[in-house]
Amino acid sequence: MTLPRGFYFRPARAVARELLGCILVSRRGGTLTAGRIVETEAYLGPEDAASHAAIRPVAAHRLLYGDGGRAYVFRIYGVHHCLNAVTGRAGHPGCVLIRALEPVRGAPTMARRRGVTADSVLLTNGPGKLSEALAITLRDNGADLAQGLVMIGPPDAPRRFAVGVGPRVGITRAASRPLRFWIRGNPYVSRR
DNA sequence: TAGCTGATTGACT
DNA sequence: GTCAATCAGCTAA
Repeated sequence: MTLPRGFYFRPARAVARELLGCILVSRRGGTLTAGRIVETEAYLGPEDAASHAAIRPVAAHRLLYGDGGRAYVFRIYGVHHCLNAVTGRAGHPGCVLIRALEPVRGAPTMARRRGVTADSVLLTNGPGKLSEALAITLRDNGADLAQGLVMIGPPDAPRRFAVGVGPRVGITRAASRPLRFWIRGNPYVSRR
């Protein structure tokens, strides 16, 4: 059970907000690991100076300018991976960065990969951390999020939470736009 | 070919 | 609070 591709065929801001509460599933590494999405950031097209559609045109074009519903994975600072969901129809670039998860399946496996205890928020409270916990790498770049080893499914419970909205974290351009969304009060949301 | 930058994290003062 | 690790992909030449 995964989200239909049509879910992603909308502006990044709307997808980012509705991705909260959805379940990210990975079967990389032979073990099922999954987490509830508790924090996202929207990145728009070339008019958004922080978007890779603007600052990494050649590398990101093919994915970001294509149809939504695929994974866009990149390496940052040479050490960590960041997982995005591409949004919008072909010709309408945008993506949503998955910034934090609350583990729901395979926490012991995540703990082994991360080197922390299974009940620690350090498991998945950041984009680089959740990628390591779910064994997501550049191999998953371009993967179809509706089928395959890395997928996103609908919420496993009604959305009964307050959504926080604020500026995006850790970027150097267009840093003040309120395009970051999170589940209020969830301990796995990354602070800063 | 060489040099630079970064949507992060963790260790340290 | 500061700072280094480490590399894909860009830019300049």
